[in-house]
Order: sequence, then C-alpha cells, then structure tokens
Amino acid sequence: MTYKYKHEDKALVAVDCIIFGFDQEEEVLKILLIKRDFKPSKGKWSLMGGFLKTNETIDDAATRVLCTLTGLQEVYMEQLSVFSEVDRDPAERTISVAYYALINIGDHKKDLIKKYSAQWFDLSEMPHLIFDHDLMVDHAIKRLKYRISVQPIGFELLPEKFTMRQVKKLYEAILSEELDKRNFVKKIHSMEILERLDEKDKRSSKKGSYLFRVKKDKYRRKMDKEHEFNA
Amino acid sequence: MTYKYKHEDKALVAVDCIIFGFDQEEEVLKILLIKRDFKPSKGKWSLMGGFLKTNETIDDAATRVLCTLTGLQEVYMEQLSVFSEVDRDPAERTISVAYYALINIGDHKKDLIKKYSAQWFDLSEMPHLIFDHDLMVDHAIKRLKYRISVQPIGFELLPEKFTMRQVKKLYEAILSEELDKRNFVKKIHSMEILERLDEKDKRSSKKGSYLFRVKKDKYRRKMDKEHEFNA
DNA sequence: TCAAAAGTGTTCACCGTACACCCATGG
DNA sequence: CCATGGGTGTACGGTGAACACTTTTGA
Repeated sequence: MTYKYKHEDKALVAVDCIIFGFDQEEEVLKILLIKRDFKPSKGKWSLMGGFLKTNETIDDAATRVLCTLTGLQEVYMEQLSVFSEVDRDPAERTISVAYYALINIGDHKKDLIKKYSAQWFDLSEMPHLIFDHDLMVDHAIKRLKYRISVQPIGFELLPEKFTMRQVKKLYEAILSEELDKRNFVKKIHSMEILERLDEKDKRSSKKGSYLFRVKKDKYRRKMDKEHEFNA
Repeated sequence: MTYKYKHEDKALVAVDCIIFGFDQEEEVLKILLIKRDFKPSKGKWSLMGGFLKTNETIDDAATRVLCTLTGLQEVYMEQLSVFSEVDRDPAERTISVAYYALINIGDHKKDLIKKYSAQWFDLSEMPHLIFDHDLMVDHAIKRLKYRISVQPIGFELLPEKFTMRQVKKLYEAILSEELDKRNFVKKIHSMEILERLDEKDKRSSKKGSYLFRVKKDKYRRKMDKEHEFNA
C-alpha cells in the first residue's frame, strides 16, 4: 500500500558539473564548458548539466552527466550545494545541485568534446555563463582551494606519473599564489602517499626531474580517514 | 517567450531539519523530533520537514519549516547535503535537502511543540527515525563537530548571558570529549568575541561565575571572514 | 662554461597541549 | 572551617614559514 503526497509542488531537479582540468603545457587550471544547443540561452556558454531521472540518485546523475561529456568514470566529484533561486532558469522552475569534478585533462574523449561543442577555458579567461553558473564556479573554486589544503585530492588532476614541479605548479594554479619550493616538497612528502620512481622527466630541464606516482592504497586510506572528520 | 523542458522527470523536493538545542540543566545536547501524524510511517519519530514550494528557495523552505515548529526566525542554519536514494520515501520519489539548525532551547514556542507532538531527545537516547533521517543526523553531528572547531557557532545554542562553564559543557557535549579548563578558556578568549559582564551566576557554585555575552559586531565579522574561506 | 631548473636543511615564531594550585563563598 | 566549583600561567613539542646554495647537464 502506498500513499502519495497530494497537492505538493513538484520541481525539475538538475545537476551541473564544474569540471576542472590541469593543463600541463600552460601550467594553468582549466574548466570545461559547453555551448548550449537548446533553448533557453541557446548558443551561450554553460556548465555541463542534466536532469535527475526517477531511477537514479543525485550522485548518479552527476556521474552520468560527467561521463556523457568526458567518457570518464570513477572520477573524483564532490557535491557543493543546491541552487534554487526561483527564477534561476527562466524556462521553468528548476533547482540544481552543483558538483565539481577533477579529471586528468589528457584522459577525456575528444570526440565527445566536439559533439557537445565543449571547450576548455583558462579560469582567468572564462566567458560569462548562463543562469547562476558563474556563482557555482565561484563556489567550486573556493571549495577546491579549501579541500586541497586539507586533503591530497590534487593528484586527481595529474597523470599517473608526474614531477614535483607539476604538483607545485598545480597547487599554485589552484591557490593562485606562489609557493616556496622547499616547504612545498616537505609538505607533499609528509603526506606519505607518493613513491619516487627511478625515471626522470627531461622535458623541462637538462638535469631532469624525478617522476612520482601515487601509492593508491595509502591514498585511499588517507582520503577515507579525513573524510570521516570533515564530512 | 518561455520554453519548457518537455519529457523531463519531476520530483518532489523536501527539506528536513536537524534541530539542535543545548539543555542547560542536564548539560547535554538535544535534538527536536516530531511524531508524524500523516502517512506513510504515521506515528513514528522523524525530523521536522516540509516540501519546497514553487515560490521559495530551498533556504527559504528550511527557514519556514524551522519557524513552523519553533516559532523562531533568524536562526543559524547550514545546508548539509542532498539525500536522494530512489526509495528513501516509500510513498513517492522525493529528494530531500538536509539542514541543521542551532537554537537557544529556551526560546522556542511550547505550544508549537505540542501541536506537532514534538519532543526533545538526548542524542544518546534518540529513537530510530523514519526513512534516511538517522543518516542525516549522523551527517549533522559530524558537520557540527567540525564547524564548531573552526567557527564560533556554539554561542548560537546558548542564551544571551552565559558562563564559561556552560560554554565548556556545550563544547564537551558536541565533541563528546572532556576538555582542559585552562586551555579551553584560553581558546575561547583568543576568539575575541566575548565580553565579561560584572554580573555573576551563583546557581552552580558558592563563589559564582562571571557571565559573558557575545559581542555581536565582532562575531558577525568573524563569521563572515571565515565563511569566505570555508565556503 | 654558462644558463636553467632540480634538489635539499635550518632557524624561528606561533599554537595546541599537558599540567596544579589558590580563591571565594555558603552552609 | 571546609567542601565545592571558579579562576588562572608556564613549559614543551610540533607545525608552518622564511630563507640560499650546490648540482646537473645540454647547448
């Protein structure tokens, strides 16, 4: 026997994804935007989003939306907040749950990018976005800054093997401030989740710099433990 | 000219409030629960909740729901997370946004409590709640523990004038651990948001202990500044 | 041989924590 | 006068921040 809540208003529920990637050539943080090919606001830049379906959770929806655009699964995502201003979407009452995702920019499928007229933007050169998406991006950046200072999530943005230089440039890009090399290396090592390989990357210097890799098991343990505290 | 998103599923959107209060007699943290008087799960204990209306934001809805049960406005509330398991509400697909609220337990309207068959429960003696409300409460407690260690929100749970003893007991109740008196006082004073009054409260000792009050302006400034960073 | 990036340690200030004694008062 | 809770300061270890020189090697 089931009961229904009569006379209650229903709403469209959407998710929107702030997708971050780290461009290793330019050493800047980028964000993946799409050009909307439907109304309203057709032709304008927007976050990738989608509507919640009845048979999925909101986390599922966010994962699905991200995968649709990037082809990636098993991506680090975090729910930010609900955006629910009454007129945020001029077409119809829609509340949206914002998520941000950290991906290795080299991994995503190029054909999908084309299909959705998507494009990577330098954070400092982003166009204005539709609805309240600019606000969402602001939130995401703040949260990412905070999160990275507390948990080792930055490595989600890097390829499997990376140099300390890359890690440092990544943190600098996210925090938008210069960091001291020695203190930084010390801090990263104190996490105890990296192993140094015997290979060197000689692309950025004649001397070459050591490549590192995340120790997956230690990383997982650390994330789980800290998640407990932070919620 | 408006457009509609045809063929998208709609959902009921609800808010649920974890309402915390600090019982000064028993020096324990309490939570306000209601006995549902409608189906499904009629007669079971539950968080106070309500459905989002088309003309309000989700924050508005949470504020409204809280006010309905307590008569209070201008209350500290924080959004926790969206709960959206497909079958969380057996009656109908409903997603719920959980909020927690901190109120001065002496302030709320007794008649409303009666009207909604509500009751304050000691955290350690809580009954099982309907749906995923137990989960929500867990989240709320974790977040509250974190938040109080970072921002001076504890005073939201106290009356206008309070003693250091009360503050300490409150923190101990939230963190569920004993704190060192001297270190605690030092920490509270280092926030620089309290002023000591000339009055003493003699109820809990013969010597009497000084009463303190929050300096509202400093408090606001501190909250705003820290909010910026934490998001 | 030199330019450019890599790699590496020490010092200091501050903060959180551990810890114990005297004070005031009502009964 | 004594039992009860109130009020207060110091010493230590750990953590984050400032800071400069040597190494490697391709050009």
